Amino acid sequence: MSTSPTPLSDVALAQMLRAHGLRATAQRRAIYGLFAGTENGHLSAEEVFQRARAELPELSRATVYNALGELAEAGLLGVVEGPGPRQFDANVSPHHHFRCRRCGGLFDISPEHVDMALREPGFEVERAHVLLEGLCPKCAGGGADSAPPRPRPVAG
Amino acid sequence: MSTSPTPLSDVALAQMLRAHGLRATAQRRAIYGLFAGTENGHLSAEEVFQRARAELPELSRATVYNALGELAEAGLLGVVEGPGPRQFDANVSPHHHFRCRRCGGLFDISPEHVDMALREPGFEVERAHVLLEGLCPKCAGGGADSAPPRPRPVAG
DNA sequence: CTGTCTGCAAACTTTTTGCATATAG
DNA sequence: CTATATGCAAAAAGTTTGCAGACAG
Repeated sequence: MSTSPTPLSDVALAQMLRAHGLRATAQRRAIYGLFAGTENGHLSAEEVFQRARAELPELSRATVYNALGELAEAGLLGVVEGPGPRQFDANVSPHHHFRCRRCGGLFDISPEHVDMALREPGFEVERAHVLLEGLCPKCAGGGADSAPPRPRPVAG
Repeated sequence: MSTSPTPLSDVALAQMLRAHGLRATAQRRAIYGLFAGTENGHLSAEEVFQRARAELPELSRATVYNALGELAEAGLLGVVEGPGPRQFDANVSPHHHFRCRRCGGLFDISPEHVDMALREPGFEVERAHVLLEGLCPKCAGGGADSAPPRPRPVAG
């Protein structure tokens, strides 16, 4: 539950990376290692940069952004979008988040506990943002989008 | 893209604004009028700026950002956070969104249709992001006084 | 009148990009 | 050895801020 330092060896990290089609560079190992050590933790790019630089003083922000983007694309990290900087999440399993508007804290909410969070006196849920991502009927390829719910396209 | 399918009179706009504690300036009327004209539409600050400037060439971005923030805070506009620029939404009633990763389109999904969107062959939902906002147990201040505003990365 | 709002421009934060060099495989 | 990744620095996006003057109420 809490931050259980999951010591993942450099070799193991390298294997993870390669298994997902990424070269196992020192930078990527260090960056991904940060998340392996905070299994439920959320880190912004800047936080990753600061922490990883302790190990790799040469590390640049560009590399951090590149690496995080690649790790996310490879499915090794999740991304939490919202107000403020993007947060990267070691927890890749499907789950939700609760952000406290007062302290700014970001909490993991397991799907089974969403209802609980919505009811539990401890958490005062004021708003719920649900964003689905995928392909719309037009882009999904077919033209066979018989009766889409009632969505209205906007961007281009 | 049509102009203003649902033209709301300047007077009506002014009333809306004042009813929500905002001064009815020409800028705010123009900005909010854009949304009244695209009832289900989503506009970014930049889009608002571009369109509103057609009416008010003097309009500045700062004013647009200020006005949008105030309108959102007043409950006249919703905010959709996600990848890319913040989107403002004239639809204030509780609903969800679907973003197409290919065309970038943002679709409204009414709560009753979420399940449908998740199943409908037209929409290929790949990921669902749920972000709850409110007060965490510590900040909800059940008993002891508030903790200092200290960002808490994680909790479970 | 008075306090709020606006415009301007600059600062700020977060993220991306171009290119020469370094390094994994 | 070759394609990919890195570092650097600068730029691009997106948003916020300070202040003098304008305007709503």
